[in-house]
Amino acid sequence: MSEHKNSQVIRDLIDRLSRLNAAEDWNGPLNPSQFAALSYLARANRFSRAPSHVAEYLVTTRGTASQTLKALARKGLICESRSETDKRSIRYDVTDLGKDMMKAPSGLANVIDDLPDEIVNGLTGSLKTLVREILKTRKGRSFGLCRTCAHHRKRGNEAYCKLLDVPLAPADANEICHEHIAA
Amino acid sequence: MSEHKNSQVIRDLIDRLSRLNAAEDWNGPLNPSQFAALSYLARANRFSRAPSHVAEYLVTTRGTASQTLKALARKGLICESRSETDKRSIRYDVTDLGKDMMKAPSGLANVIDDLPDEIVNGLTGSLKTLVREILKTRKGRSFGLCRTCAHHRKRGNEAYCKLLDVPLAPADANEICHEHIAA
DNA sequence: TCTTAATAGTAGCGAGTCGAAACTATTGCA
DNA sequence: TGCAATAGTTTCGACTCGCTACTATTAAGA
Repeated sequence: MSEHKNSQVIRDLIDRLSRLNAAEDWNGPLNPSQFAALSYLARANRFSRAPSHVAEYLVTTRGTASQTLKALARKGLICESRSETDKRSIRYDVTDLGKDMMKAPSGLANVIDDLPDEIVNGLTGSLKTLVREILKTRKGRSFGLCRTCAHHRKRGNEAYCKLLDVPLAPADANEICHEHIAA
Repeated sequence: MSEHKNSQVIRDLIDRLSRLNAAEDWNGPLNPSQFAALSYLARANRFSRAPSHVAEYLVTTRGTASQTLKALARKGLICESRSETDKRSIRYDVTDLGKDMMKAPSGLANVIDDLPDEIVNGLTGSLKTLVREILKTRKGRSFGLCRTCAHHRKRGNEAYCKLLDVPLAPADANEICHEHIAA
């Protein structure tokens, strides 16, 4: 019998796994936070690519996120585009160079790909549950895919968002939205 | 159907989970790395508490680990004790104050404790597999419990380590060892 | 034995993250 | 019109990070 609680073991495994994963990033041109921010921007729809959204997704402050995004822009991986309706807002778009950066191989991904589907599905489900429950206690946003959102509507062939009251391009619906509410 | 690979989803969930977990640490007197180092020292046996062991466990360099340990020592959470047989070596012991620090509640631990045993066991197994496989490709040490090691022997009531050729106290056997090899 | 290589730990560098607080510029509301 | 809320930035100090260079000690080989 182990004298350590299961929760302590799992907490430790997650930390160890993310450190092993992060150690790979350090070898490249991006540090782990920059990589995570770029990865988010590459998967977020046009309503969800502002510094404040990145900050909430990465569980950090707007100040820190701002610096990380400036660093990515300096490296030419993202470019800012200002809004016309709200002059305070900024939206960052991933450049072609930035998209290439996402194709880098990952040791963790390779290991996961070799796992049986059954294990992968179970793991995905468990991790999603953990994230969902923690977000619930923190009152954090879920950042799910647009098309799985309660505000997502079909109007004939066209999809639109009931919350923002705008038509959605097919690409939008398959991306992360900061306004996402589980259907 | 999702256009994102499972491996990408899991990688993202692990990163998000560790960020949510780390965000809690920042509110306390210790940052995530310091907490991780202290947690390791509190669970490692007397053969495994040197700076170089902490460095390998945390997947970082000796230089970085050295600084983190100095910070913990400055705060009175660990204290160094030099070896007599090898004057180069240092072993850090966790003080009572440091042990108290480990009792802090954790949001992630609370969520895990509420999960059904079945899910928890599956998750633990999957995460262990991922860590093991990644360590295999990196040729990293497993840092398992002493008593589950191939070098662990029973001699009557007494346990001893075949590799280091020393008798083991009951406490040693239930702690993490850097020399651990799966039995 | 003497020399050389390996090992253990540290110090300093530059880049960057981290939270926190102070700040500017807009926008929304009453 | 005024005032609060919002979006983003800047600066600060503490710290992590890889890296390189360094000291001290121990081990191995000629």
